[in-house]
Amino acid sequence: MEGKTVAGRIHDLDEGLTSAGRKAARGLLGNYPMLGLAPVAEFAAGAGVSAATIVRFVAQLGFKSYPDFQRALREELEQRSKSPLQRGAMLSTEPGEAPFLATFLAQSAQRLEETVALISPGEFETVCRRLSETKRNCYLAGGRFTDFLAGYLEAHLRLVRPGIRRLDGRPATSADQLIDVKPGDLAILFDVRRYDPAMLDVAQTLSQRKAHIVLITDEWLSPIARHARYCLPCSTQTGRTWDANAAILGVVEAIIARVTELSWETASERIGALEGE
Amino acid sequence: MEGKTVAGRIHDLDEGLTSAGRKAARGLLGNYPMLGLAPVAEFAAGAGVSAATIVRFVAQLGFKSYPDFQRALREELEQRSKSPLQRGAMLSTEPGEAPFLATFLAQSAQRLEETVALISPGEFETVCRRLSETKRNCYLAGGRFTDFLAGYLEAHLRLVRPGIRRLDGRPATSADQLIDVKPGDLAILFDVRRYDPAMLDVAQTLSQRKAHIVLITDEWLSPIARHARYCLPCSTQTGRTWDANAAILGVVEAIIARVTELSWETASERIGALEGE
DNA sequence: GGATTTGTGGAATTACTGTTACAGAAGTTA
DNA sequence: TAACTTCTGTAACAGTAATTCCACAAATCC
Repeated sequence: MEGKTVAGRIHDLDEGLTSAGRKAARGLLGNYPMLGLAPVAEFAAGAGVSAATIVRFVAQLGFKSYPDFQRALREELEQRSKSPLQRGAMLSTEPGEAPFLATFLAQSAQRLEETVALISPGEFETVCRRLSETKRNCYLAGGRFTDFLAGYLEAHLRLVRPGIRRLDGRPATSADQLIDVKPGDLAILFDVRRYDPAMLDVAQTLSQRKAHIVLITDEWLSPIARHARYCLPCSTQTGRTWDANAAILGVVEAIIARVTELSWETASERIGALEGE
Repeated sequence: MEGKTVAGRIHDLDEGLTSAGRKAARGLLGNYPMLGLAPVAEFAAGAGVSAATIVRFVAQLGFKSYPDFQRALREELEQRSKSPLQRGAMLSTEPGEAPFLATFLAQSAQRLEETVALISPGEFETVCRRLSETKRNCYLAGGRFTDFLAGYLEAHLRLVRPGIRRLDGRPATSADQLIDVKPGDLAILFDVRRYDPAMLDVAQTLSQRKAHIVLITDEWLSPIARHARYCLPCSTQTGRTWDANAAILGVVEAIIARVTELSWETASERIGALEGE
């Protein structure tokens, strides 16, 4: 009873908590453990519940009073300051069972790390540099489940630079969207397993028009790879019904971050102007 | 005056302190900042002086009351706990040829792992169970940068179960989309920082209609949390221009995977039928 | 060495915080 | 839908902590 951290106790209760109790728990875990060191009223306000609920919450945690609970937090903090453990260490769950979410997210994290090995740093950097040159237009397209990624990337790139075009919808084959493509233009295509034939058509057309294709795909590589100048493969395999695209989003966000950095001069103005609205 | 840390202020005073004042200072710096978070009496005992001296000491430091002093300590602590991420973000930008992608993806992976601590396993399971009950309708909506997450979730849930409705676009306030909402219906809302006022309106309307709101948000919790029955906070902070949503997608994919599992009986048929086409 | 100023701790006071009781709302079950 | 149970917030209450006051001690200055 005494050896457990407060965060550990919260995880133990888990289902035993009521709706408002969870809000309290979330608030505390959200900025741990500072909120718990504040007076009850402040804790309550920060968690969006009443003071009474906070008191009941700490009682459920097994403390006989709120000051008692705070003492535990302080001692815990003292403990930690002696060894350079991080915030995460205090919050980590016990290895007792294998909760679905924890397992799944751990696998997601692993895929992220595998992806590091799959992508050449130089190639990534080159793609980002190309993206921050605003002379050329840049076209984006995705397939059935990856179209959202194209949309996400588009939304951000639009804020950073001009000349972004999105190829929309199913009849992507329709060549009228590609009619303005000039040699040397950039095209970012997303294609993952159950590779989309329509996407391959688009790639072929782009290739004919001498566009430079950036392919973002899974570890088995879409057939588009043959036409791609740059290729960024991501780890997606899950062994379940659906493959997972979180690692791809990670790479997309890395691209956004890097391109924003590289073209900060112009980007900062655009962002200011567009966000201000 | 406001920007300085408490430790810094002590150092500034230094000579100006009286004999007993020094004891207080030494005590506090001895196990900083925990002793300052304790009640005055405890601080006094720990430093070997009287309570009155402690009060005078914090007054000399420039605080107008002891609680005020404690607030400063808490904020300082909060500041410090957030800095490692930001420091990491800053470091990676410095050396020209540093492995930007590797650093960024490692941070993404870390956010994924932090998210595990933020979400209660029981709550996650409950949400998934509710989603696999097909009696109720389920509504989805997202804000500016999170709408694509709603779309991604929608696309998969549609394959798994009927009764999925997406609230689209900007004028989401338009109540006609919500007119059919019945008490007990489920609504999954995405809202991250730069919280969307329109989304809050939607949440309020849904709340009035007794819908059960599942909120997927960042670690600072959208104001919608007040109306939400279930809340799944994700780690998104990057210290850069844009926050990162890969962890949110990770959670979304976990939901998809779990719901698919739970309702495999009916889901497998639907997937077969719809995918075959 | 006595008078004066300054620092300190103990006790009274005050303000505020944590606690509890109660009433209303929400959820659950028949 | 209605009765019952559980939960939650409001508000009054009680307890404790912070603050102030005062007497005493220490150091400093005539």
